[in-house]
Amino acid sequence: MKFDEYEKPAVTVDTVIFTVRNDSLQVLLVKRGVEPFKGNWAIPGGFVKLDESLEDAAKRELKEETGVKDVYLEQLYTFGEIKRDPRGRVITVSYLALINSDKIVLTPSTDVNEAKWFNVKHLPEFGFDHRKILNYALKRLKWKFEYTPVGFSLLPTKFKLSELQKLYEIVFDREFDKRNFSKKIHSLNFLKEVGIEKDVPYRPSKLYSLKSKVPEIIELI
Amino acid sequence: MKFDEYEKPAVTVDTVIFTVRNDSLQVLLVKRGVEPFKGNWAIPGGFVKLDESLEDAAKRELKEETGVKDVYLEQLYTFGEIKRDPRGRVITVSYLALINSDKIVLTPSTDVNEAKWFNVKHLPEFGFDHRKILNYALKRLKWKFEYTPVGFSLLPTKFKLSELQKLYEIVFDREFDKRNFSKKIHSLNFLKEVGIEKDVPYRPSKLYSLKSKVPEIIELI
DNA sequence: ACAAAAGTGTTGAGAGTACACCCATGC
DNA sequence: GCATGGGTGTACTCTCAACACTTTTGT
Repeated sequence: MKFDEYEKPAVTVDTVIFTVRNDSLQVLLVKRGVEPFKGNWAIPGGFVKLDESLEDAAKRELKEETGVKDVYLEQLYTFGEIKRDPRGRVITVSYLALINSDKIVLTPSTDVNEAKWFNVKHLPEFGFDHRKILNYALKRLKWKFEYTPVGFSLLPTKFKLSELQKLYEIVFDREFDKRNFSKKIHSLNFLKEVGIEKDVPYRPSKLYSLKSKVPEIIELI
Repeated sequence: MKFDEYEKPAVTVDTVIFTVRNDSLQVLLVKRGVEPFKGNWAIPGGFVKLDESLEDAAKRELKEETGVKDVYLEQLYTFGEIKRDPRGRVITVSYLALINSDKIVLTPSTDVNEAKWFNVKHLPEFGFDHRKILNYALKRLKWKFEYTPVGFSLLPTKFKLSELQKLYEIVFDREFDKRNFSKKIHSLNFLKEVGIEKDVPYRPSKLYSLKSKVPEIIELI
């Protein structure tokens, strides 16, 4: 087959954007302004331009939706069933993003471009195969939290152990024993003490930050 | 952006096909008959047709190259850098396939379509980013062997424990202790005895096959 | 003194690893 | 009886899970 004569599918990048706010794991969805599935909530995404890589496309979307750059971003899976989009043949490369809620500057919603954070425990109905994509993203998220230090990208640079533990409890939706958690984290030896909490009506906590050299795969939980 | 006006990248599916033969882990490569990289060895693949899913495209290629269907097949990663293919913008969805060497019927090589098995320890030079794809596939392969029962797809339905162990030793390129290996496999409790070896000049081995219900994720090594 | 959260140690169970000898068969 | 691979148990170490009390601070 000649390269230029080949009839091509459309390619989109959809990014499942997670954050942790208000003691819950949340995901950013946008309201569709056009058919199909007009009015339904969907995972934000768009077509890949010819002059940008897949990752750049994901970053561009992310910047447009949340005003945030320099976030954790990783490719998930590529969905390519024939009839997944009623408009025609569309292949979607999905991405996972983690953004620290302190840094979010959501651009104000307009009628055609409404974006909203949803608690992953209370998700709306989706069009396309977005439910499948989201489930996949959730599975990967948990895996990443369990085996790698990605979780730290959702915390400020200086944090307390109890904040880290809380984060893990939210993501895994269960409680951990404070002593065991502390032991585990310290044994991994990638935190450094960087100060102490001030002006709190209880015993001040030590503050930690991540050492610069941390292995990518480690067993965390 | 209107759906039909959008200028689209080309999409290919490349499949890294592994087997174990002659006590080594091998991968199937094809010799490129056209520029660019004419004469170089490459991972087999081709353009995705509009009326086939990504997985179907991978299966079609696999059938064409090896004459085998019903193999283990899984998506790996999608490579989408702008300049990865000198012909133009090409996005490649990579797949991993495992095929039992007993079932291979390689179609005879012609001058334009030469295919050959390479020991993964002695790979040739590649064009494109195929080295990167292969490294990714190797990493995933090991992960899969460690945490899931995929390995069994490379064995006949009835096999000896020592054959299973040998397979693992080849994939991980190290030896395992026979007693510990046996203990581990039996403790997982997904093998059933299905007979006994005949006519061998040594103590006959028990033959096993996989139980029908086996969890997808289990720690094997 | 009280409220709030921080910090810390021990014990038992289970899994992984290291290691060596006897067994069943065909020739 | 010999050559070949098959089959099996024990002891040590390490990690994980369960569990409760004292400390430090601000008010």
